[in-house]
Amino acid sequence: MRVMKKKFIDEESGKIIEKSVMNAITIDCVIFGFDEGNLEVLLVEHAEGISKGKWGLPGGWIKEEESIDEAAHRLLRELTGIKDLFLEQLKAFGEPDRFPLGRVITIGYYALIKKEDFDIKAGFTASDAKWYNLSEVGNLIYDHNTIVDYSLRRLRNKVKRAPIGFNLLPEKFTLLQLMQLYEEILGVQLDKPNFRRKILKMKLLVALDEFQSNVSHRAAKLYKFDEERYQMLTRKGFIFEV
Amino acid sequence: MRVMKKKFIDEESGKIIEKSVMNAITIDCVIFGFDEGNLEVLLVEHAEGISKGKWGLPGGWIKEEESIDEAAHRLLRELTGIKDLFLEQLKAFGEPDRFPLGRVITIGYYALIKKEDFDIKAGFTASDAKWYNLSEVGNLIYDHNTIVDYSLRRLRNKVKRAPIGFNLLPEKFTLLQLMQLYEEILGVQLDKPNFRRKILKMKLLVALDEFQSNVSHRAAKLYKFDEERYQMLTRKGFIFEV
DNA sequence: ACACTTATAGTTTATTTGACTACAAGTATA
DNA sequence: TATACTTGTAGTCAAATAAACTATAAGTGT
Repeated sequence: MRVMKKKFIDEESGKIIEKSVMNAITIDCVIFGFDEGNLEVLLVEHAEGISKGKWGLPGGWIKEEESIDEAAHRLLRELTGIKDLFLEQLKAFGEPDRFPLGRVITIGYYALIKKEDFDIKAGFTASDAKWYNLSEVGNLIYDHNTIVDYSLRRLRNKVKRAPIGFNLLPEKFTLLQLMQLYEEILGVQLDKPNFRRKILKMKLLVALDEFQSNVSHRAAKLYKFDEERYQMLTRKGFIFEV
Repeated sequence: MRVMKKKFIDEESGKIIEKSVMNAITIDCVIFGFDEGNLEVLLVEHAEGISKGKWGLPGGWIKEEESIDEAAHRLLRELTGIKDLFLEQLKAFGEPDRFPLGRVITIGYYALIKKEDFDIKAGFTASDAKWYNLSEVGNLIYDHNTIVDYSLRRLRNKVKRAPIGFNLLPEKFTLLQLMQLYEEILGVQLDKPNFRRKILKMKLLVALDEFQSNVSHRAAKLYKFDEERYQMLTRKGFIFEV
């Protein structure tokens, strides 16, 4: 986290003072990935400053001329190289003592990415970045554990009512993969036949003429999500619900 | 909206300059009320500055030592005199041009109040404050229409999945009042017998031994919401849903 | 040929939802 | 006093949905 020095005129004494001033607003982002049935978050190790060596959420500053959403997109692009992903604001976090060196309010975001698209090396400056299984996230810097907890609650709510889970899966996926994604995120067990029927009835998936390969059992059919169809159905009043 | 003058040392030239500096973060709050079957918002008329005479959301600055939530509570207390109300953050709004005199990010909140508790005169400084029927909200200052729209979407979602509607009703209410509240917020028509059964089955309401008075028809039984019971049921896995 | 795993289809029952009917209990007024 | 009118409250019934379960198909590996 960068600290900026600025010169001020003290309003009481009229003297010139130099203060360590925070750029008072930052962005922090919870990036979710899904790998082999596990929900993961991408954390970065801070290279310098008071939080050196500790892990936390990737984040940064908002530039004068960009909107908050644009700033979040830019930060994610700088870190992951991905331009197009699911990204949504959580809310602002602003406990007065959340940041030890001054009053900084942070705006939390969460993103869902397909790990296949992801290349950590693209323009990344922190000393390290790693995927953590959600259950293995330890103590993070500042209030980042709070932000992760909040993002998980939001994800659980949202994934039931909007077809955003697909952002965590490869372009082509099996129905079992999709079901396991829901099981993992929601922390429940689902019934295969029932889940199939429910999802297919929505007509949001396109059945491809392709099948899994290199599996030691009957290969499952591959599907992909039809975004256009979802938009069309939504306009007609369809409401996604798992 | 207050603009603050501050003296700076220009980092390039070294000269003392005076700039109109925004406190870069504000709070704006959408206050919902419910009156005779109508959903309303409380708007204030700005008394001075560039937005003089125009209507907008009540808002203000965050103090150095308070959290964002505390600031929102304080602002609402200053305006309405109410200490205890439903208040929840929406999100941060930060388009670069949302505020004409500089870069200001605002954190939106929405509140639900019982109009019976409300006394507009308590410590209020703006030239005027008025309840507006939601359909009669005209062009507001800055991006306040965006914030109102967003708050309404949030309210509609939330009211279905959490028992927050009661915050808009008097302590004691009839089932029809409750139903009309849902009809108004969700913009749908509901069936009286079915709504009754659904709500009563949840066991969240306490039937009182009191009835409506001064009505020109059969007086309906009064009920009140049992917050404790809701907490208890929630711990046992109950999920509120209308 | 057989065991094993996962995919996929179908059945059955309980629960919920939505639409509707009926009647009760008050007030207003003819 | 009778009647109309309004709202409250109880109950019925068919359709839709959800949950639990059974059965079989289609592959791989031994």
